[in-house]
Amino acid sequence: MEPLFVDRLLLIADLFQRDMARAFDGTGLTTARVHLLWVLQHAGPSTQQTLAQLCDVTPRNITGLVDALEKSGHVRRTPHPTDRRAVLVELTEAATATMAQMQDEHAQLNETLLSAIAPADRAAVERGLSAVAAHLEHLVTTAATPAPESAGAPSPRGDTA
Amino acid sequence: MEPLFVDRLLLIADLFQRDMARAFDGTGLTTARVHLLWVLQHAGPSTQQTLAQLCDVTPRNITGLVDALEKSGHVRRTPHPTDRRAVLVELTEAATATMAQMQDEHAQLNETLLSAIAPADRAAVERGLSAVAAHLEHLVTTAATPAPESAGAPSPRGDTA
DNA sequence: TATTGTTATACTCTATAACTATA
DNA sequence: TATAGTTATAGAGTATAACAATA
Repeated sequence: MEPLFVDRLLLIADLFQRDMARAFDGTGLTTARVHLLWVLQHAGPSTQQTLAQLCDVTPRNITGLVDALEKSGHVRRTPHPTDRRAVLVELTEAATATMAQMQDEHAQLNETLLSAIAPADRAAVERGLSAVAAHLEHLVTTAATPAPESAGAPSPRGDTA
Repeated sequence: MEPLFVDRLLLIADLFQRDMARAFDGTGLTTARVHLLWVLQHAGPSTQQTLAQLCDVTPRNITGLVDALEKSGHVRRTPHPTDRRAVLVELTEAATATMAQMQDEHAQLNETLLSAIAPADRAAVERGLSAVAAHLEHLVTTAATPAPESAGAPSPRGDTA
C-alpha cells in the first residue's frame, strides 16, 4: 500500500541527513560544524554569543565547535577590536573556498531534485511544501512550551541560502 | 526572494525533528529510543542482532538503548527459547499502549498536514515527493562508498507505518 | 570457528552551573 | 552588576575492538 504522506516526508528528511553525512565523510566535518561554517559564511566574522543565537545552541557548545574547527583549520579566533572580553570568529581562506564550493553543490542538488519532478507538478509541489512548512512551524512554535518566550529565532538549520 | 526548493525540504526536515523532540519531551524518551520501540512494535520480539540490523546501528549501540528502555520500563529482555547466547527484546504492556497511541498521533499528523495542502495540489505533491525521494535514495546509495557492499537495509527511520 | 551480547574506550553534540576577565 | 567566554561535569548517541559464553 501507499506510504503515508508524513512517512514520505520523514524518509526524505532521513535521506537528506544521510546524503549530507556522506558528503562530509572523510573531511573531518560534521553536520553541526558545517552548520556553523554556513552561518559564518552568511553572517561574516561574529562573536561566539552571536553564533550561539544564530545556531540556537548554548555558548558553551559554540566553544567546542569553534575549538574543533580551529584545530582543523576552518576558522580563526581574532580579538574583538573594541571589547576585550569577546573574540571574533572568522572563516579561513581555505574554508571560504570550501564553503563556496559547498554552496555550488547545494544549488546543483536543488536543480537535480527539481528536475526529478514533472514540470507540470512543480508549482503545486512548491505550494504544497510551503503550506506544510508553515503548518509545521505553527505546530512547533505553538505547542512548544507552556511558557513560549516567543524567541523568534530564524530557523536554525535549513534556512537562508 | 523565494527560498530554494532544497531549503524548503531541509526546513521541513528540521521542523519534523523538533516536533518529535517536543512530543517526547518529559517522557524520558528520545528519537533513537522511540525509533527502537517503533521497530519493535512492527517486528515483534527480536534479538539484539536483528534490532541492530533494522535500526542500522551497531549491536553495541542496541545494548545501550535496550539498557535505557529496560530501566524506564518500556522493554523487557527475555531468554531466547533455543539459543542461549541470544536474548529476545519485547515491548512491555505499557509501552505497547504508548506506541499504539503514538501511531494514532502519527496518523492524525498525516491528516493535518495533508489538509494544509490545497486538494487540487495533493496528487501532484505526492508524485513530486515520491520522485524526489527516489532520486535522493539513488544519490545516497550510489555514491555511498567506493565499496558499496549493497547492504539494502530498509531505510532506518521514516519507513514502514 | 562463528555468532551473541557485553565490557572497555573514545568521540561528538548537547546542556547546566560555576568561574574569570572584562564592561 | 551584567556580559563573553571558559572550565567542570553530565548525559545521549554513536563507533571500534577485545572478550565471554554459546553454537
